Amino acid sequence: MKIATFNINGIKARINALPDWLDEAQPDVAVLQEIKSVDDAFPRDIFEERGYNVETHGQKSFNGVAILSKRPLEDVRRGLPGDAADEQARWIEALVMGDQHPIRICGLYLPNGNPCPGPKYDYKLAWMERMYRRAEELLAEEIPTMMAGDYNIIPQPEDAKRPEAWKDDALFRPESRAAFRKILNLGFTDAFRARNQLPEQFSFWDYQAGAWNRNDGIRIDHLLLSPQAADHLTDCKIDVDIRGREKPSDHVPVWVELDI
DNA sequence: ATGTCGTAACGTTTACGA
Repeated sequence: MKIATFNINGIKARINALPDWLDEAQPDVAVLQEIKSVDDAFPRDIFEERGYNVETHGQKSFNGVAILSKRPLEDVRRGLPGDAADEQARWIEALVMGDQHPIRICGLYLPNGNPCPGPKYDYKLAWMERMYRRAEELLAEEIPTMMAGDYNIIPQPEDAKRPEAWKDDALFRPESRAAFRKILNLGFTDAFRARNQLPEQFSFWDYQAGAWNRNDGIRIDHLLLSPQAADHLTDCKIDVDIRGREKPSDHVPVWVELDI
C-alpha cells in the first residue's frame, strides 16, 4: 500500500498540479495539508472520479487537512483531542484495511510557530504536547499506525541546506526538536531516515530568493510509523521533481510503501 | 531587491500567514 503526504498550499491554486501528481504517483492513500478551504468548497468530484474516497477537515482561508483513499475510510475522526477551544483544522485520522492488516492513518498540519518566542510558538509547543498524548493512546491500541504530514520541524542539522539560517526559527529551536524527539521516542520510526541517510534530502523550498534553484531546502514533511507499521515498511521516497513543475506548492509529496 | 505565494476583503491594493 502506497501512502503519501503532501502539503498542497491551497486546493484552488493546486487544482491542476494535484490531480496530475495523483495520476502519476497513484498513491492508495494521500493525506493533504493546507487545503485552505471549507469542507463544502473542496472539489471532491475531481478525486472521486479517480476512485478516491474523500474526507476533509477544512477551515476558511487557512489550514485544513484531508484524506484521499482508494480503500474505504472507517472511523474517521476530525481534530486533535485535548483542547475543545482550538478551532484550527490541523488533524484528521481514519482506519484503512490493508490486504492483511488494518492501519490507522493520521494526517496532520503541525503549527508553524513563528514568530518565536511568542503566543504562536506557545501554541505550537502546546499542540505538540496534545499530539504526544494522542500518540500514546494510539500506540496502546497496538494496531499499525502512521502519523504523516507537515510537522514544521527540522529534526536535525542535516535536514537543512543552511542550518545556521534556522537557528532561531520555530522549526529548528531546541524546544521544538525536543518535542518531536519525545514523540519519536514513544517508539515511532521516521520512515524516510529508516530508508535513506543521505544529507540534503528536502521536502520544502521557500518561494523566495530562488531557494529551489539553489536547493536551499528543509525536510519538514514526515511519516512516522508505529512499531507494528514499521515492520511492514519497504520503501520511502520524496517526489522532489514536483517542485520544478508549473505552479508548484512550496512542499513536495513524500510517500511510503507498506507491505501490509 | 525586506526578494514569493495563496487567500480574503467593499479590492485595480492591502493584510496576513507562511
